[in-house]
Amino acid sequence: MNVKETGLCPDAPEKTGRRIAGQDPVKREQILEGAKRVFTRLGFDAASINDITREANVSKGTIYVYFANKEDLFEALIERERQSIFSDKDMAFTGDGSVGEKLKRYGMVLVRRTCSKHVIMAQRTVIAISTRMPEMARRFYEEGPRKGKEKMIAYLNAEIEAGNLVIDDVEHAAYQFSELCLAGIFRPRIFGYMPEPPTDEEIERSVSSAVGMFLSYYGSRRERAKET
Amino acid sequence: MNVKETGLCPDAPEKTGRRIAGQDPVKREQILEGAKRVFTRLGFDAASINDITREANVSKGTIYVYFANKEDLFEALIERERQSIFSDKDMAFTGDGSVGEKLKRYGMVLVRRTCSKHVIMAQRTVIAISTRMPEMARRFYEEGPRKGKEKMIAYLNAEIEAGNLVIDDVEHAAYQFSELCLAGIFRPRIFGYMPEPPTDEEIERSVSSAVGMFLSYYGSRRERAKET
Amino acid sequence: MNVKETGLCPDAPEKTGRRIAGQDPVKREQILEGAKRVFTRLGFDAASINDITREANVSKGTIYVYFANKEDLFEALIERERQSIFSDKDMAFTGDGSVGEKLKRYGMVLVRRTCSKHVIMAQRTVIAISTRMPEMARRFYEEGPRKGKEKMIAYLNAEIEAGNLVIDDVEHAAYQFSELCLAGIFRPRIFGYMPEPPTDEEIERSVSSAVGMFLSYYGSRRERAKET
Amino acid sequence: MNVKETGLCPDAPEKTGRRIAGQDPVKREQILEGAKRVFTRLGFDAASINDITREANVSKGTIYVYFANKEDLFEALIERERQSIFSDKDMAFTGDGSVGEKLKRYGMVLVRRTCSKHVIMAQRTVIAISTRMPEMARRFYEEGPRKGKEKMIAYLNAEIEAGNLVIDDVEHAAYQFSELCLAGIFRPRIFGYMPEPPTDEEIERSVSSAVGMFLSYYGSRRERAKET
DNA sequence: CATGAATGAGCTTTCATTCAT
DNA sequence: CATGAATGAAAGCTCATTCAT
Repeated sequence: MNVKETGLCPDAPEKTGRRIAGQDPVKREQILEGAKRVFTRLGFDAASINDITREANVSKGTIYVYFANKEDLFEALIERERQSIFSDKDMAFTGDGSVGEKLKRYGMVLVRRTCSKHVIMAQRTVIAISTRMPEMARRFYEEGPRKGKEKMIAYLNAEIEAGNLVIDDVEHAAYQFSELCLAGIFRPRIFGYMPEPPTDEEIERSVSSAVGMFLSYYGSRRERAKET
Repeated sequence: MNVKETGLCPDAPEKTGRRIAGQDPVKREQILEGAKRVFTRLGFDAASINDITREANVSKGTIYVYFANKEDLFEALIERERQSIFSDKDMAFTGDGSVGEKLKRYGMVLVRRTCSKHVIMAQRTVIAISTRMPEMARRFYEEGPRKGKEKMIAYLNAEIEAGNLVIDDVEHAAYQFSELCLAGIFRPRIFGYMPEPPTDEEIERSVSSAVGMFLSYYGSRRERAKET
Repeated sequence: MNVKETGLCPDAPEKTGRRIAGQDPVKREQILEGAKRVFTRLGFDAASINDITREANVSKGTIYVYFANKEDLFEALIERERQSIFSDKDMAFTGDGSVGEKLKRYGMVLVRRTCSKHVIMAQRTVIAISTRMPEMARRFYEEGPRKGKEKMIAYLNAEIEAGNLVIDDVEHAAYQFSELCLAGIFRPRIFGYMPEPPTDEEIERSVSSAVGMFLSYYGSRRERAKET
Repeated sequence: MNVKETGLCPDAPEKTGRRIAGQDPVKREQILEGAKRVFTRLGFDAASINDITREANVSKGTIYVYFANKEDLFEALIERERQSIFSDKDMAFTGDGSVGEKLKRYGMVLVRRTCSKHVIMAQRTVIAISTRMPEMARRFYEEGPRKGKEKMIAYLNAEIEAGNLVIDDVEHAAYQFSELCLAGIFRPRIFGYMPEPPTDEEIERSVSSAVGMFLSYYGSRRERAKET
């Protein structure tokens, strides 16, 4: 009797049900790209759907085909950004070199990434919305910076095992290393006091100092000897 | 019935004459108090002038007598908050104790203050608005956290003079100490991943570790000996 | 897989040729069925083409092949409903029995039908739209309730001829009988004050009283005598 | 400490609390007048706030100061209309005359009023919305037509007491009389089949017939004798 | 000066309709 | 013919700002 069994959604994500993906991933990407530009330029509230419409070159209706509402679009964007920002690809501790060299390579990437124009913008918008969308901000941190630390913890444990480091609270040590690398950079950046990303030299100086400090405290006698 | 404590008018205005625009500091304070509650609760965009009106118990027109517009009110508020948050009163390095003890006292206050509910909220709103009002955010950081470091720099220089510390880049060292103290606390707090302020024990642990690390790197041989 | 029962095409179209616009009565029916469910549930304005699309299991484009626009679809639906609601099939005055018995049978069907859930809904939607689409509403009444009265008028005339009734204005008498049957039911129903259709007992009570009143006034002396 | 104790609403009905009356009853009236014109011309859905804005000569914001939303405005309007339409003032059974004369006076007013242009429009909009706002429609009927019948029931009881009428189910009889009066008028009117209100002669004819029929059935022997 | 009613631009969101596939 | 993604006008509603009192 029934003609088709598919209840495929016309036009839009079901109001009641869960999202049914807008069919064209290219268009979806196009919207997200536009939204990214607008949201990072203006922040959540100041960005209007019309702005995004213009920037993404799609009609207003189309946006609402792919995303249930402004918040939903924002969430999807932040999710995507989080994944692209905190992908592990170049944060590995592979390759040759001493502990210090490895830490330095890691620190350089960490600072360069975390304080880049785009990532600072992303973090600002997330922080801005965190009071109204706490779960989203929480997820952003947990799945982003938080999880980024796991790899370092694993590495530190390996070096402890190898007798190169002596660390009591490994997790906290990982935090300490990150913050040392970002010292004098991250906070000025996020508040806009440092309008441009740090140069590689600036980063190098900060990271070198961080490595030195870190190893001077956590390096085993053997390792400290090597450093000097 | 009448609201104003007319005696508070500065420069002895004639009792019968009109008051000059925005000259009643009590009313101004009243507005800023309400604005503070609303802005820190909701952020700049989500806060409406009506909310502030309600919270401050003044009429809409009155707000526009004292402040040109919403942004202006916000700026004035942030300025006031900055001053109250980063006042030096309890960030001094006075009193007895070793270098470590002094640093610890300083670090404890720094973390407790910077990560308190209200201050986190304030920082979020500033970061949120920093793209649209860069000068304001810049000023907030410069006159706030930035300047807060001056006192520490002075102190570090004194200890260097006294032969207790050996530091190359004093300013960066000051940053490093702050970030070490805040490691694992500030960023989780600002992103809402850590919803409640840290307990004093948590702060103590972090600051102690920071002090240890700092002195292990920057302490003169003499000083390091004392620590151990 | 293929949906259409191609054998149903009228006028034997070539099997390979294209069908002429709006010529597949099965699809048309399918659309009208869906539209009926949606329009009667929500009314004209609150019903969206998408709702109908979903309910009828056809695409949006298809609807616009068979109907010029939403109003056109609605009109077609109302036309169809009018015909099905006011078809004479069971409103006849055939069969045995006295005048009173025949009137009662007629009245019962009239009330049951006019106050059923679906018919009330249909009438509401027509009344709702009558200001914007007056011609449609007019036609609905004229070809529906109005014409439904013809049969009764014919019957009344027959009874007058037979000397059983004495009626001056037959048309008005027909109206009077209908309204008497519906007294205390139709208006409460259409306004939603009586949310459920009347039970058969309720209908019976009302219709009996109507018949009594009608005959007491219009019955010939002979007929009135029989009633008592 | 607190400056004013009044939490008087700025701008608008509290979002969370109950309505605080827009201060200026004249403006409120002005809005309702405009809304009445627009709603009765177009119905609830087709009427836009902008239309009302134009018709009432107030700004959009002002409407939302006095009414929480479109539905709320509509409800207020219907409530007002109900009260003005069904006010008892001229529906009394006072004055001289026989039962028949009194019934006739009542019936004339009833029909004239119920089938007037404006009242038909009002009833249409209420019926139109009854599915989506059932409580409102219910109230409209209950406090309007329903309650309007109370007075008649009281009158009928008085006449029964006086031995002029013999009625079993007084409530139903009241309904019957109303519907008889409206026979051939109300339904054609509400469906727009009769575009203009009935003339007084038409009303007179219908009501006279209704009175005749009513008394012929419910009149005591004595009363029936008088009629003839 | 203080007030708060009034304003209207601008917001997010919906939906009838079109049209390339 | 059937499809459903895309459109954009128009909807309801909010809120910073003004101004007569």
